[in-house]
Amino acid sequence: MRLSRYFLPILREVPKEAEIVSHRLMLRAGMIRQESAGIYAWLPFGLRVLNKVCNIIREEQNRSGAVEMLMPTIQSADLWRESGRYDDYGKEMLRIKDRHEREMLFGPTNEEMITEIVRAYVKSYKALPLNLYHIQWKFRDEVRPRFGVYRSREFLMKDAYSFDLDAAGARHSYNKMFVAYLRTFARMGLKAIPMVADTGPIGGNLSHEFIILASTGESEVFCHGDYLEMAPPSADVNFDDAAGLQSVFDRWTQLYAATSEKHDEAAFAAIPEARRMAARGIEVGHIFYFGTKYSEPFGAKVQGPDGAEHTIHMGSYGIGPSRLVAAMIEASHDDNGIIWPDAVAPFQVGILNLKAGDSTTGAACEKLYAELTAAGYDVLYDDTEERAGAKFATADLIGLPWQILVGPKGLADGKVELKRRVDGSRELIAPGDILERLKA
RNA sequence: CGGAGCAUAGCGCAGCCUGGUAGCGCAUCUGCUUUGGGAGCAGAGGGUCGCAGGUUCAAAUCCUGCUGCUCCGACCA
Repeated sequence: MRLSRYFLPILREVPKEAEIVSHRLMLRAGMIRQESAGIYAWLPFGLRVLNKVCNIIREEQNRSGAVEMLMPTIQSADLWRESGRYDDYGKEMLRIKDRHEREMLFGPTNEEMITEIVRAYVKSYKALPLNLYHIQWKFRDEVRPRFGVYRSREFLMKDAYSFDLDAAGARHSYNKMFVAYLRTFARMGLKAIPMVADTGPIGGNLSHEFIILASTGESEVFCHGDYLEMAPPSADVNFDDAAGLQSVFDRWTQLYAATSEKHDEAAFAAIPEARRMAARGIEVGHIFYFGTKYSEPFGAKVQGPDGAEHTIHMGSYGIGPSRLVAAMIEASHDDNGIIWPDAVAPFQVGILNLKAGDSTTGAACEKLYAELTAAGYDVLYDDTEERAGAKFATADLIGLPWQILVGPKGLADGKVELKRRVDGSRELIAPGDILERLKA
């Protein structure tokens, strides 16, 4: 992409409403624009990140055996009356009426709908286990939306729903998601710690929140410091191995980790003092096992091998990709701007023409741009008329992981400069060697 | 839902108290000079002063109502 042809509305000054760094940087880097309180448009640059996040989530959901689908944003009130949550959910649910005065709602979550769908088609235990997920916009009419897309009213959510014949099967499904989540967050460069959590309005008796530590986090968390050194499960983990997954689960839950509402001061005090961590955290994922809470009222049953009807055991598993984007920035930035992990960087490489209008630097940039693009890289080529300083500032603000600085000084020696955003390191390199270097 | 604020150019703000031609910085456009860490000079464009009503010869400014937005707290993914 040529920057001159792109839509990247950079702000030099900080909008006054932005209080936390991720919100400030997302506005400054031209990623989002607020349209109403807690409702945001995702501009092209922000959408690129959001899509990369969604794709990682998708890959790991699929790897675990979950199957993607897509449910609508608008739901019928009748559906929610079946579970009894139409009245319970309160004012957080946006209720609307259609032209026929039918009561509808903008879905805050999809347990009811997915249960209705599975009930309609799944009649035999042989179709289980089943895990269906979708990535769809949700609306929760928060009392006080804040911090940009971190706590917005409209937000993107990956929600998965598992269906099993019995509690043991459901436990296996729960562990699959547990492992998938560990991998998902690790791939985004985040150290997410699973913590025992309240189940809230979703219900159930087994639940973990995945929390990343950040000073701007909304919840107070307590955990063992060893969590920060634990390596995530590898890509070849066998999701069909129930015992193997259980051991991963056990290993990741044996150390103390809890949010403030589940905090046990005595258990925390038992941790060696040097390893005791009391910090603030951002919830980026939440998983629940809630048994038959929805399948029972919906009459979602299958016939088991014994010929009898069994009420399906369910769990639900949520990740907020839009919040994750903010969380990643909270976790990875410096005074100059965002530092994207390579896996989610909206562009992997930036090419900066340091002397706009110079035919030599221009030609060198064009050549590099063509080569890298042909090699499959997402490249942002700053071909604008800005001066070098402004281009450096922009590239750092928007966090391009690799920046190729092409200027007359280097080209005189047949070299360009390759800069790494994360540590500012730079090396002189011949343009022809760039591709090899990036692969390394 | 309690408390506190804000609303004037794309962004950040001044002007309001004490009513009388709508201003500054950045951004944008044009030209020239510049060109390796957010350049300089000169010129230009851009405004229903959130909305409605009231007071007044005259309202961004005073009064009333409304709307939108932000922050703190409680709540919540």
